[in-house]
Amino acid sequence: MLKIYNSLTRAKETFTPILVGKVGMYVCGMTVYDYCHLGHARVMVVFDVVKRWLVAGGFVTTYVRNITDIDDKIIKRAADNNEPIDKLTVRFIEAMNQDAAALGVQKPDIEPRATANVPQMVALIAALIDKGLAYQAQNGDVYYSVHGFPGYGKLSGKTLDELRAGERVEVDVDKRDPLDFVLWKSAKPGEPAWDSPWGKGRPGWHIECSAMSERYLGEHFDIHGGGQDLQFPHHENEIAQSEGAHGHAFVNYWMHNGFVRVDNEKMSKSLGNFFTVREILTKYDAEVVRFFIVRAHYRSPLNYSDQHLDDARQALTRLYTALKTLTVQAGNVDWNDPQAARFRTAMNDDFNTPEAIAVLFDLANEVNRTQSSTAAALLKSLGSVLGLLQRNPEEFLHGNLPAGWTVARIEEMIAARAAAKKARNYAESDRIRDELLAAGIVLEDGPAGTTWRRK
RNA sequence: GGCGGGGUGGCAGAGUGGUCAUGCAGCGGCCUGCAAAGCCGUGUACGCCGGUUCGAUUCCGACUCCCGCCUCCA
Repeated sequence: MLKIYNSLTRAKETFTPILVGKVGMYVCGMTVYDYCHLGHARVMVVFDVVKRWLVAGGFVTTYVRNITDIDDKIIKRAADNNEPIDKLTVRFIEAMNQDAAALGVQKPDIEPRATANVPQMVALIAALIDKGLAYQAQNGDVYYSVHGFPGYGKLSGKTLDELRAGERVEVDVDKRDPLDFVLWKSAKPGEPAWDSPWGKGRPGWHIECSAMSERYLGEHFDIHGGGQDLQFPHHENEIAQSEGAHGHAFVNYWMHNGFVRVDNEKMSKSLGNFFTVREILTKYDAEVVRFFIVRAHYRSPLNYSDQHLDDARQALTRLYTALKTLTVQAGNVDWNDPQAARFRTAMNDDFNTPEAIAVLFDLANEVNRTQSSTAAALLKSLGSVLGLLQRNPEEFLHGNLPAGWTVARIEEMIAARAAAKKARNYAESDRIRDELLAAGIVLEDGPAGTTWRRK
């Protein structure tokens, strides 16, 4: 039985979908004005694992992850680059798709773009105005009126008074309440604009997700995810919009993943301490990065450093090494197997991937001890649930060769070393091994001869 | 200031009221020409102070430190 920690109630709850056997899941995706950094990668990987586990559990899951392709930052970046907005967004959507694919992230079922859903947003705003929950201000912008929604603050655990007491709430003369947030921004010269009953303009950020989730999953759906930083105000505002407009529950389970940190500080664009995915992938195998993310629980902070990535690479190497000598395929899992059952229990406990990975290591140990192909197949099958271990072990272990090295050259040297060994010229055989080691290539002598791997 | 989440062995990172997390690194052994890999073994870990309990890292309270949100951010 799957339990999910629900940010709304701050408790683990037994997961019960609205419709038997079917799950709707919406995750806030990227604003596409720059490359993905590791924080974005974490969201994608975390909810990729959630989706995989729901599917493994027999749920027919519709996973929607949106793309915000109209926004202040996009407009500004396009202007700075002197680049058309749609060219900029297409460029970064492609980059995001490449990064996601490298990390083994499966495509969401639906990836709606904000600019393709503006009529839905306009309709939702109109409904809010009808209900007296939104108003057009002097400056032409349409705002949501937070005091009209009694549940405001229930997700973030804040009250309107507490929020107003916060020192950093900006005073804006056009708003009736400083906490009111914009639903529709009236057009400024040179900016993209859509027609609406309130004049030409463009949607605010929060309304996008309310409109797109409704279009693809309905007014009431099961799981809504995103980074912890979106809990307030973004998700709070989504609740206010959707529940305000429809008068009933919006989302049953709110899931928020923890931050990626650098030097114990949140990795973010505003702090400028971020590492892009593509930057990291020049130094580390993408599966190592995925393993690094999955090895921590999704709600915990994740500290990024080269040392931790090195550690992750060593650990993943151990798993692939266990699979090296046996050729097995991932297949259906026999959940009655004790290790599989342990894995399932861990995953059902709010997606406890660190515990699930511990099972993988225990299986690797069993494979190393017994050469059991059953254990190896289970290792590979359970790995696939986490999006790991699906490559040919040799491909992973050989990795990218250092500059100037080829497989042929390495094999030549191994042959030369074997000849030296046969002649009991150990000085020479050790010299060859050291030369390879210096290049980052490790030799391992086994019963079936010498194999090699990247250090 | 308000609200929320944390402090676990050298590092990373789960978890539990009373035998094991797991991985990396270390140490000893087996194996090996020597290594590597693998296997076996190994380390007075649970921020501080009280309380509850036969027994607390795990429950309760105080303290302290860290992080996040309250403004765009995954």
